Amino acid sequence: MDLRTFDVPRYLSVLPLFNDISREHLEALAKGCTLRRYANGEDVFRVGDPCEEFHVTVTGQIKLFVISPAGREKVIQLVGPGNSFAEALMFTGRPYIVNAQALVDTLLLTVKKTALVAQITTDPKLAMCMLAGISRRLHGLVADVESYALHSGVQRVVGYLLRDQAHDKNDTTDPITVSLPVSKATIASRLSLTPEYFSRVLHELEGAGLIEIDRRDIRIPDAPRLARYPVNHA
Amino acid sequence: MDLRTFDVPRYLSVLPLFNDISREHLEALAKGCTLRRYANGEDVFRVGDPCEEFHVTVTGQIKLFVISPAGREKVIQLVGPGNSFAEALMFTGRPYIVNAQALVDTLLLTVKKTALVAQITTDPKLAMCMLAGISRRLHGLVADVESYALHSGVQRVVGYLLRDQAHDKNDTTDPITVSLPVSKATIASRLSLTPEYFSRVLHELEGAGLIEIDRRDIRIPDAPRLARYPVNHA
DNA sequence: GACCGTTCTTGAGCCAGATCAAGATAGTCC
DNA sequence: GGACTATCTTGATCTGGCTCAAGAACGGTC
Repeated sequence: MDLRTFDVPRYLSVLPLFNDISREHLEALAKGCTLRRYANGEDVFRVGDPCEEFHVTVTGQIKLFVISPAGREKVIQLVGPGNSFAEALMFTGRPYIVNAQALVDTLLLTVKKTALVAQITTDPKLAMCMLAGISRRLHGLVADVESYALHSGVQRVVGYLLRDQAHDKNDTTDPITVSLPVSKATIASRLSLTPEYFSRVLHELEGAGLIEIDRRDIRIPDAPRLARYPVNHA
Repeated sequence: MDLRTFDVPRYLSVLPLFNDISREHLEALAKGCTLRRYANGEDVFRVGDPCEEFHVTVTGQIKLFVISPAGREKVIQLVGPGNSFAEALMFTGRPYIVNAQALVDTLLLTVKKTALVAQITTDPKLAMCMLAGISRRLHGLVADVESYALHSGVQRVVGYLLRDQAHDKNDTTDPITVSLPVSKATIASRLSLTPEYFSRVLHELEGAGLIEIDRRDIRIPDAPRLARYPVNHA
């Protein structure tokens, strides 16, 4: 991807966050954006850094995480292509409260706070978009809290594997394949499990004939049956 | 409190959420507000109800919680006087994803979505206030996730008891008293502990001379020492 | 004061999931 | 191919916090 010819306004327009914003406003917003490549393992920001912008993952994967005093790491969120992060924190006016690191070579679009605020004051629709976007994020965190508190490890793993599947009752039973975007240890941390236990759970599911594991590809022959499994074992 | 003479715009103006909004806008907003008393135990809303407003606890206590398929309850948040809830959910345009219930006799100020959206479109400052408010909420949830994942039960209890204390190093060692706003079982759920274990932790802290328990009043003779305790036992 | 429902405490046992410690597997680089 | 490193798996053991079950300490209410 050539950073010089990248059409920022067009890219912004396809983001869920900005899907109802006029080309005109997006072009103004694009003037406050920068595009930058981060190498595998490179930090985007650390806890305590001042927060004057938010970010969109264009390609690659970003890991948001915290470190306990004891040095243990907890992954709060994994941010893949087309998703943004740190919008909420930007609006609090405080320094970053999580760390962000590229897990692979990653292209980030960074939007300056000043540019965004300027546009918000001239376009109420943009304000509504940002409110909706941050609210969706908050919704996701509530779901996480609920999941940690009320679901077992097995249930959280199954939930993760099926997170993109619409759970209609008339769901097709066509086999699907989920590709883990990052290492199993990272996903385990995202789910608040140890890597060892995550591995055990996956192999327990494989033993029950519910999934087939091939490196980072998980084949799910019958998603509804997998979804039912933890219920029978609650 | 007389519901007829309650000065809604004045009340709104002292909320953190609206502290920078002109009297004029608040008076317009107040037209979309209703004030209502909820009896102890009464539901404000349930999961799945359509969400067309958000709420401010004027007096009393509101419990936000979810119920697992197995019937177990998890308290997501306790909302006391001067704090709002469900703003974020309102902006997603989806039905409620948590339940809200009054834990004591409670007075709620309810703000209609249509009224708020109308004001946001005429006052960008209000949009910024709402963004900041929701972002603070999200910040709190991130702290919760961090806490559940990285802190032990004892650490979460200590953190709860000291949550209002500024943790300066030159903190006074004056004794402070924390009054639990609701039953111990409810607070235990908020901290993702069982009531039994929460009780044990409190009495362990008492045994160590760090707190004194008198019904729902917890006396803390030396807050910094209490804050240090879990570290020595990590 | 005696009764009763609620909240809280205490005891004993148990288990999901963590920890510690080896191995196994698979890239990758020479 | 062989050596290295990172990732993943597997086994054995341990424990923080949960469960189940029983009391104790409140308020209320009559």
